Amino acid sequence: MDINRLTRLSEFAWRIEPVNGMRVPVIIYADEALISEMDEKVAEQAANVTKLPGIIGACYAMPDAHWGYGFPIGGVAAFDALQGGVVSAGGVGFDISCGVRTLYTGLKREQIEPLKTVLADALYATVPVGVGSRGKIRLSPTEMDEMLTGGAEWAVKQGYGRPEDLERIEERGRMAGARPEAVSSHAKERQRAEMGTLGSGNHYLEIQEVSEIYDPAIAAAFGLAQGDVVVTIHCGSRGLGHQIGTDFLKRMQGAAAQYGIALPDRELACAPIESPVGQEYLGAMRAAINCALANRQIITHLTRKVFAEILPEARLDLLYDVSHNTCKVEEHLVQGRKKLVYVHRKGATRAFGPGHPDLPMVFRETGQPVLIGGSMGTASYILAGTADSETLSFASACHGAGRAMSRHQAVRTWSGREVVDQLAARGIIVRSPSWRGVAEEAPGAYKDVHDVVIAADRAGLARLVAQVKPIVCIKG
DNA sequence: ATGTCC
Repeated sequence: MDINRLTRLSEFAWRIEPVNGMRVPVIIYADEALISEMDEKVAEQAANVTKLPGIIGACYAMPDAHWGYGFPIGGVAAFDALQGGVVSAGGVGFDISCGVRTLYTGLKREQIEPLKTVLADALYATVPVGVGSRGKIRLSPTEMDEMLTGGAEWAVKQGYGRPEDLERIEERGRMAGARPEAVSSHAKERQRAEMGTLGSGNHYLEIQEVSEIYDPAIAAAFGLAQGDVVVTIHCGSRGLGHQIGTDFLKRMQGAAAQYGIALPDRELACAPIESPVGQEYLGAMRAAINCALANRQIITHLTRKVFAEILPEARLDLLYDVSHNTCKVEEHLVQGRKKLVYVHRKGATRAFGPGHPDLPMVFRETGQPVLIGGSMGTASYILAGTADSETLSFASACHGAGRAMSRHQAVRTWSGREVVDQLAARGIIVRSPSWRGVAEEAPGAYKDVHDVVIAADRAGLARLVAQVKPIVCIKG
């Protein structure tokens, strides 16, 4: 990105002034190196978003932003329904409610080390992974609707997990306002056999070690110490969310024309929040959020079953579960006054700070855990929400390492086998059904997530708490 | 991300 076009606000914040039909500015959080590497299309796409009706404040780009379908990935935009604000399927993304959950094992690295191959094989045999992977669960139409309304709460009632898990899940495990009847039968059919499956791409299940502590006080409050072993699950709403995205992108193209919304890019298809299509999308998207929460809950249950057989002393209590692809109605300060706005976070993690009333008591003083998944074989990070993020970014932070290289280029550069061998030489065990998938996800194909979280911390979006490094990686 | 193109 050409930094000469930007106004520098601070060492970690940049601004594009509103010109040529932009209703509000664009604010990008990054250091000079990250913003120089950032694709020009991030600025272009974020500027396009600011031209949509009812946008509030600014369109924000996180330090890991890269170009996406319509909206940049790593983009945040909030809209006011009372000012003709819109909701956009491209502003949420195809993998609705993709997110990360981390579990404590209560074990140290030394206890895992002799059993890591056994654990890797058992997890790989138990958790279905890969494109089109199917689980053992088959949902009837009635059960599907109950799952889409109940989320992780439904999953726990079915025996997949513990009631105490729910408090440590965004929305306490159940997104209100879901409308299963707004989800196409095609989307439901695609999901029928996909509950409890990991999917592909950058999704993973990892056994990780806490390798660095940056904020001892918050780490202690989160129950994390150097050498602790945790399990992290990164996945989303599988075929259902993808189909909802596809269905509504098409319907929103019609709606935008019908309501006379001038689209700077046809990929920014959207509908007024208060229109029938807008309301149906919100209902369907919330159903997909519940699908993702239930999915991560079932994978948690499968993970616990594996540990119960191999390392029964492992606790596998939940630290937290948070999404990075959603549109949520939230109260935010707008020009000094509290207001309900529709916050799109696409590749941006919700990051509520200390005292936020939606957080469980256990995180009221620290702010919520902000879970940032790294690329395969590299580190992931645990941050904490800050009080500042409210005014900086509608309480949002980054979500992970963006790609530095296309999938095609990665496959030409590495073979899956050599990537697995190189990671094995570093003590990291990878299990995947796809050599090609592993090559596409090679660590070298991604930007360094460390630079991203440092920038997020310095910009004030979230506070860096701990680094975790993989021991075992189950990869789609 | 995705029954990696209806």
